[in-house]
Amino acid sequence: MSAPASKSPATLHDVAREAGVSLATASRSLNGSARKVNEAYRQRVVEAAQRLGYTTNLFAQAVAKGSTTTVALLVADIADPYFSSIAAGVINAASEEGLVVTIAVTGRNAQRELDTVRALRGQRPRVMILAGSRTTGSAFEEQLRLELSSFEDTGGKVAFISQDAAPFATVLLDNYGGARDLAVALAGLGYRDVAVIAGPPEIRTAEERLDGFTEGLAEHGITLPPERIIHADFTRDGGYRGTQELLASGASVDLVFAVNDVMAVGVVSALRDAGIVPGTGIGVAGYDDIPTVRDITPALTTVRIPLEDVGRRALQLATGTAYDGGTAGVGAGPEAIPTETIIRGSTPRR
Amino acid sequence: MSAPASKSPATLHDVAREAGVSLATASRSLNGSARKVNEAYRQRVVEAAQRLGYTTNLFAQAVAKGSTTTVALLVADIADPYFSSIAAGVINAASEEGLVVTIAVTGRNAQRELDTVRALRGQRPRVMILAGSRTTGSAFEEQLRLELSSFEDTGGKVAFISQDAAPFATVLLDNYGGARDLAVALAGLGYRDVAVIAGPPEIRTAEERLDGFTEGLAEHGITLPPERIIHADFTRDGGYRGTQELLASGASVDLVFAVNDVMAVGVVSALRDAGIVPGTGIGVAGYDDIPTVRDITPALTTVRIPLEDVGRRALQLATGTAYDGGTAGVGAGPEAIPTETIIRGSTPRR
DNA sequence: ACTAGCAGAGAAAGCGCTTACCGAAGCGGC
DNA sequence: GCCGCTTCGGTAAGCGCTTTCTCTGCTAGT
Repeated sequence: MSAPASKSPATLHDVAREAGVSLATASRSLNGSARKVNEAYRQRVVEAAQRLGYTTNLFAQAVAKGSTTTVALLVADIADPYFSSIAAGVINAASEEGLVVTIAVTGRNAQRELDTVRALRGQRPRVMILAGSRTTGSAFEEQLRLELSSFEDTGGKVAFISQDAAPFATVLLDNYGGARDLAVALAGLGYRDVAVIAGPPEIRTAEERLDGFTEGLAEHGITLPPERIIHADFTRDGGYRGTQELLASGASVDLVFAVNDVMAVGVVSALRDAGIVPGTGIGVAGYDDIPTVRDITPALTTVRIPLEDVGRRALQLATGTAYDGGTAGVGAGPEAIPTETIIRGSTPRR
Repeated sequence: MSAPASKSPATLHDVAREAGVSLATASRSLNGSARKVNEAYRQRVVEAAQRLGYTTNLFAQAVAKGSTTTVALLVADIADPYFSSIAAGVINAASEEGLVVTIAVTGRNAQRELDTVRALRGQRPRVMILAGSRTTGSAFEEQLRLELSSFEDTGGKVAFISQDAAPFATVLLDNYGGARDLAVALAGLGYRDVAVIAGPPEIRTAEERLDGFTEGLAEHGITLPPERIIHADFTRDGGYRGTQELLASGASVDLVFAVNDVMAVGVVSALRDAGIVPGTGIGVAGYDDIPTVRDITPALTTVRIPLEDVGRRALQLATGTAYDGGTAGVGAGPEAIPTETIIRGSTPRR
């Protein structure tokens, strides 16, 4: 029943004693300090550290140095492939730079998002990356901006993913353009009677896609009547229910565009459950190109985003390691990530 | 071009001054210290903190207290739905306890796993959770165990997910039993000529599933000849290629079991590309019940694991907050998470 | 009225690390 | 052969916080 008698981890002090050198020398030997250390000493310190199983206490190091090696990543839902792909990119890029990633989940709840940002500040992360933020129109928008500005004022960097959130750095996903291109391509395939399963109106990413799609249709003289726009939850079930609603309305459509793939999967499922074979009577398209959509039947037409790159890019933007040299000044950033329309079986030529 | 003159974040010192109290009082006012503080003072401190936008520096707190609020989670691949679901569970459970989660990705690389564990120790996490560890048979196994034991000796807790890794705490997934039950169910449906797309032999989870499945078949008098066991990568493409290999061998099978769903999706795809309609000529089954498999055609027969619960459970096991009261002693743990066989369209009765 | 006792604020000693700063050697130049 | 310079260990002062301990100022008991 007694707690296991646990010695505490070795400290730098222990290492110094073991190696028979001073604290300072030990410290200098272990982190590539600017000052040189006699190689023989260094060797001894390194060996002593090894023998003792010593690892630098990052916290202590952080307080001494006044700066950390932490990156904070906020996502709406880590189990959603959109976000987990982004996370993968961030984590990989971070580990290349010796940074450690802390992930928090906001569940698309603005209050929780704000709370989380506040809590995360306690970690004094170097960088804070927000994906799937609900900044728009929320009552919390202003507070969030203030919080983030204050974070930047105290030396942090913030990067947003997807939505332009000036004055903060942004990896801009061209949701508008991607959706417009998709609409143009689909119109080119002969689709005319279109419905959209849109996301919640306060998610900007969703709205941008809707707007872009509308614009693309308009270029082909197709109008999207308001009653053909159904707002639903940004989930598979949201797509499913939105589709049921659409079908119940009796509208006759030849194409359903869901503003993300997760919803589109729900659309396909709902159509099928209603006895409609997607891709024959009604075309279906999504957005994101998550892995699943290649594997469902019919494979889904969608817009590809290089999600992992996006995550990686966000980190680099914030740490100033952006790859394409050039104009990485303060206001760098909102240079959009290219997007690609992918036509698959779910939208055959009509 | 000049760096933005950034003031550093407010410190407790600033707050104390602003509130006109001592450092000690400020500290006590802000964290529910054991000692009481005059309510009027406390109020003043809290307000001052608010005014200054102060958040406790967790690092400094950690070094002063000698303990952190960090949980380290190692997964093989965060973009894999299996792991991202587990991660979601861990993160949610952690945030309920005020803990912060750091995620690292090992890419199923034993060397990298070891390095990562070492690096993560620098954070002095309270808990380290390993999912998809490649402990088995790897040359690094012993080193990893040593590293983890030493971590526990210095006050940390480690929890493994899935594979029993005594002496460490484990959320045991009954891979063996789940696969056996599945085999029994499938045999009951009339399948006889079975092939298995197995995982890499050094991943224990994969082997357990293979063994359990074999056992289940044996109970029905079905033997699984070695040449019907194809080892492949634990990915969709692994499943795809494994299936190609199987088909090329000319074996006549009526069922393919892939030891996880991600691979099973590849199996379905490969069969289809070979002109075989999965579920008619050949049945397909997977394991995990990731969301995707409900949505492909035919929907996949699989074994469900409550992945989010598993993650949550792992954290609770390690922090000692396990829910089912009872025997949460030191050696608690390897009480398996229940598993459920789910028969879907991919394995109709023959 | 006087002392015992306690509540609670503040001073100060760390926590494990980094990094000026100091001072002892070792070196070459004249 | 002496002096100034460089090189490089060590000493000690923090970093921002917690917590023990001291000490003041009450309340209360007789």
